Amino acid sequence: MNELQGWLLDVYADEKHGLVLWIIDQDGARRQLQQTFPVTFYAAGPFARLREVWQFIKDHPIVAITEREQRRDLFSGQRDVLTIEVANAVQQPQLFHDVIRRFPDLDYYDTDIPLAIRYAAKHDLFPLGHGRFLIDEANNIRELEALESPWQLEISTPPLKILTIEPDSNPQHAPPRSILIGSQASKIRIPVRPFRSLLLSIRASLKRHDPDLILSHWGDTWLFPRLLQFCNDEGITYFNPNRDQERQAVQRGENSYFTYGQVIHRGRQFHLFGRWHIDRRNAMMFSEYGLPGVLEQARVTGLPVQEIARKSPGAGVTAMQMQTALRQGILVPHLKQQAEQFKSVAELIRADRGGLVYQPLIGLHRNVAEIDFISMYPGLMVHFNISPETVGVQGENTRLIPELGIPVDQAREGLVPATLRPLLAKRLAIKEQLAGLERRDCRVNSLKARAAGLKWLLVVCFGYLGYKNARFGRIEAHEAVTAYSRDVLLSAKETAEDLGYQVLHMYVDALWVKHAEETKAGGVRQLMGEIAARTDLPIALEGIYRWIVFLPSRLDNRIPVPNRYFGVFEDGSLKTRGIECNRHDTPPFIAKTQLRVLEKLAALPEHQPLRSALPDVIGLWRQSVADLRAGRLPLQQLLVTQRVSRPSDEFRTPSPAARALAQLANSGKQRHPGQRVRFIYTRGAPGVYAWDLPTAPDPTAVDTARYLELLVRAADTILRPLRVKEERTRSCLLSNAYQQELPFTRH
DNA sequence: TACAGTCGGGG
DNA sequence: GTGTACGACTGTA
Repeated sequence: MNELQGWLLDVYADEKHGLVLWIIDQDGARRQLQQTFPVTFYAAGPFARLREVWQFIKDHPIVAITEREQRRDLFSGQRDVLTIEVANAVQQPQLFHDVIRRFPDLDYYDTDIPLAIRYAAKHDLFPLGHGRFLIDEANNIRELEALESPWQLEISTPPLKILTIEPDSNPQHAPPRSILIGSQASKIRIPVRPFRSLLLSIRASLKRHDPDLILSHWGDTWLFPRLLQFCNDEGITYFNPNRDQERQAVQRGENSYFTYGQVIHRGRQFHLFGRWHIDRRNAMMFSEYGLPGVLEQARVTGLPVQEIARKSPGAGVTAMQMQTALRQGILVPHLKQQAEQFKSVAELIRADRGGLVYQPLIGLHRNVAEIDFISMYPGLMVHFNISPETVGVQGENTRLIPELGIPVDQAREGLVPATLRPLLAKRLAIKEQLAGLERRDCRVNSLKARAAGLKWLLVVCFGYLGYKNARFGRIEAHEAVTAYSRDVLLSAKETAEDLGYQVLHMYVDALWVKHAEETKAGGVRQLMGEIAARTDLPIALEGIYRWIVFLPSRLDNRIPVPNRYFGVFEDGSLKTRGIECNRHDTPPFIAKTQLRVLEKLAALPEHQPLRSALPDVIGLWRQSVADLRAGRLPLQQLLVTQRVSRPSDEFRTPSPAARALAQLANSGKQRHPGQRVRFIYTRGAPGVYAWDLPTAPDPTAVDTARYLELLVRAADTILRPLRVKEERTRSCLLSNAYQQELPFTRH
């Protein structure tokens, strides 16, 4: 027997060993351990049918132990179930597949829980967690003990070895010529051709550095598939990028899926065993919170690093709920693959009422404070015990949901609040720690990334409550949250008005207020204290704006739109929402000019009227107009980027993006739903030129008039609130005679 | 004018 | 292996 301590890198099932664990031990050695880990799932239904299942399993070649038990279903309470325990975890999916095919009429539970989640729930050991292991001579784990909790703030950090791999171009656009391979110690550049020597170089790098993580650009979609294809074609067997040399890397196919109201495309994936591979270009959230955020999510969700890196945070939330359920002995229902179904009219009307959206007071306001509720929706779920199994349940101790009058059972903490409580607490603790650090402290970046990783888990958990395909979702719980949020925001509004503030705007979890006399930090603190006391929810001061503009609708300038605004905080920093520079389909030069204009306005001395900057501002726009007309702008600056929602042949109207997509398809460049197309507007038919076509667009074909119109619109967004009419803006920007008749005087 | 298609936002 | 629903806006016919 041998004792060792170390960090968990990875867990997976194996035909031979049952469960395989990779750890970094106290001496920095990477070790492969094994463990016996039987896995259980459940069937429920009429007694006679369960008896048939029992008989079926007895005769099945996969070894399993069955037992009759009572377990708790979250919604229907105690149920009689048939417990099926599979000796080797790797065989569980196969056995379940055979059982459900033979007995499709029964209810099943705990059928599709990721192995790492089962492991975390059973042993409290999670990816990157520190533990103590007692092992025998054959590296079998006999005993183990977790030495840290995913919820502690200070984390023990394993000494990870990282190898970065980066081609010199995006393979989707141009074939890379060389690859940069980097480690802590060195950086080397290797030519892509000849391919065999590239393969040998990568193999040598892997041998020399033995990385825990290969962090690549386009490793999923380009490099590794190419390398493997080459090995296949040439009959090469000596290349295996896994640390577990008995395993072959797993490839998963590309897919498109619907989320966040849009279609996302995910390229094929390339997963390794014993070490991780993350393709940062195929891990859609990577740019949001980076490696520290991904690792933080792996810790708290229990999902393997390679999985959580590529998945949406929704998968992480589900994993956390599964862990809670496993720990509390609650059955996890099998997820039926149900097609997206249409909502009934009744459902539509009911679901219609979301978060509170107020009509802002259009125009320019000075000295405005913005107060935000921190993680409001998750906070409400925890505070009011909102969970699918507590909403609508009348018990000894219930609370009524405002407006809806539906009871919420308070007798025991719900599954969703129980899952979120530590997550919320940890994010708040990290934010508190951040507030106490100097801006240049070396811990700041990683703490921020970790907080962002946690934030995204919290953000999506609300959506999951109302999601039909979620395990623990229920529309009434979803509505309860929005009902409470409206109530809380209205109560904050009353509080503000009681203290002499005018409420200019409210939006879901934020309110903008202005004091009748003067909005001052001290007064706002007092207001916040009062709001916090009345609502018992955490709030934060987003900032005090020197000035802020709430924009009207472009189609009717009497109608305010709730989420189009821009403003400048006291420290001179900008905040903009919903305007051209925020949109991903705005050509870069237009977005840049608009931002530069806003920075010019932000730089004005505190009490100077914004109109005094008009000559400078018009000058900036005119410069942009002149650059465009003279053809001085690089064509990249004119690119419009849009995400397409469907294949080329399914477009019913030939929108610019659809025409660009068709051009690409004609030249053999496939774009899938969820991928982006880039194009420039050109004169005449077809009006666009796709950027990634084999030949570069003709610079003289640029549809200058169209870009000028886009510029005028972006200028109008900023200038209209400064009392410059759109026609005036157009003539100021486009007229050659402008210099002679300066319309705005300098002060 | 109706319809089709994309974007934002959370933070 | 995938939050929702919706309004604003633009471009096409």
